[in-house]
Amino acid sequence: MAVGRPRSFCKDQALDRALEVFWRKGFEGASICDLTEAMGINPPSLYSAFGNKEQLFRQALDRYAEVYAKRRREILAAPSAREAMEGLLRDAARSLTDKSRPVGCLYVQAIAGASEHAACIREMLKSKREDSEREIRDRLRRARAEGELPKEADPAALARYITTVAQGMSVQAAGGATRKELDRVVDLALGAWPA
Amino acid sequence: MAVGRPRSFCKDQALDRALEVFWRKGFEGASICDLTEAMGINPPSLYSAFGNKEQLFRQALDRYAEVYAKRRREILAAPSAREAMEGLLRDAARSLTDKSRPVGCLYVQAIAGASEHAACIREMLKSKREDSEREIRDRLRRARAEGELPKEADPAALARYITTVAQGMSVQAAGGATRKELDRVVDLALGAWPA
DNA sequence: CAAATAACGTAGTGAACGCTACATAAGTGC
DNA sequence: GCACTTATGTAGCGTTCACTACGTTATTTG
Repeated sequence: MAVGRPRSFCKDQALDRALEVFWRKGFEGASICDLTEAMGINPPSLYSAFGNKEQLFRQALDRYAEVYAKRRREILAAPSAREAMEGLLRDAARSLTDKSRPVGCLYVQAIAGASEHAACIREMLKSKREDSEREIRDRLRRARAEGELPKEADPAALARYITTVAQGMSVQAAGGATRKELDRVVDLALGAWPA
Repeated sequence: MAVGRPRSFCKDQALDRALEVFWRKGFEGASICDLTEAMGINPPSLYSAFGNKEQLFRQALDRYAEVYAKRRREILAAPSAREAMEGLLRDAARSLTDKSRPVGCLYVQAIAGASEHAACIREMLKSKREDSEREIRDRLRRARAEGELPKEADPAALARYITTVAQGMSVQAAGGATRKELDRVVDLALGAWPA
């Protein structure tokens, strides 16, 4: 065991609590006081375990991304791209309105005040949104190569379209849209599908 | 003329400057110092002319909404609903990426940290987004009544879909998407149209 | 020219922010 | 047991926040 006084809280659990606060209030909207209270620790413990507020956010974001990316990959593994895209949007309609968690997508909601002072936070979020769009694009490229999509289909544009709809759904969810309403949006969004 | 020392700045122009700051930085991200600097006045002048930060934001938002609603109504007056919807999204692709103004839509971008402390700001923005969605819905209801849209079309869902795409486009624009890229999204989004 | 009125610039206010110094407590290694 | 290491709680650091008290200046009214 490591030398010195042992940590009296579970780091993973504390990070989950911090994630929830950032998700609900955004980066700048979440104060250290909000965070320490939710995490059940005092400021020095937070700083010694996670560095500072920005580094804590980055770790919480990575944790969120890990969970989110895992589910995305499972859905993208569907036999057809059409099913994969519908799966992504249906899952978004469900998870964005899940009452047991903050509404909306962290990637969109956390863009808090986002003054120049938080520019690197915006960059982190943008990078995560791009990761997601890239994976969708790759799946669509494969579908075109396999003949599911016509040769003239544009995987990059289609991926951007799906991503755009999902991001819009996050704004809608934050504004109070229900899962049923978002599912109707998904119906219409998929009506545009080339196949 | 009113008695007393006359105001040494143009209130409308100062409000425009404040709007630009809020648009770029969000409500909480815009400090009074940022605002007074951009407006070319000192804090006491701001408070005496506009009340406080929240009231200033409300007035700036109303000004933005006025301009935005006027253009929306012009576009919705197009002969067909199909043309109106395409017009809305094409105009969004253009204005969201207009380099002479902050990127994105104020209704989406200004949702600053949005802690409970700024709840009424969120409500203001949500209300404006709903105004827009309602007008689109009304136009689509008319189109259905006039026979342009089939009887089984759902104007409320279609309006929500168009709004969702536009809001997603705002997130995309804030992340650096170009007008051309957004126009490709519009192409795909309109492929879903019932007619 | 007063008196009244209202905006002005200076220079702050108290509160909340992110963050940390410091003494103490709780473990390990010898 | 004793030195060493690391986490903890208290208490407070300097900075920035939204906002304002106050004396001054510019204008209208009579």
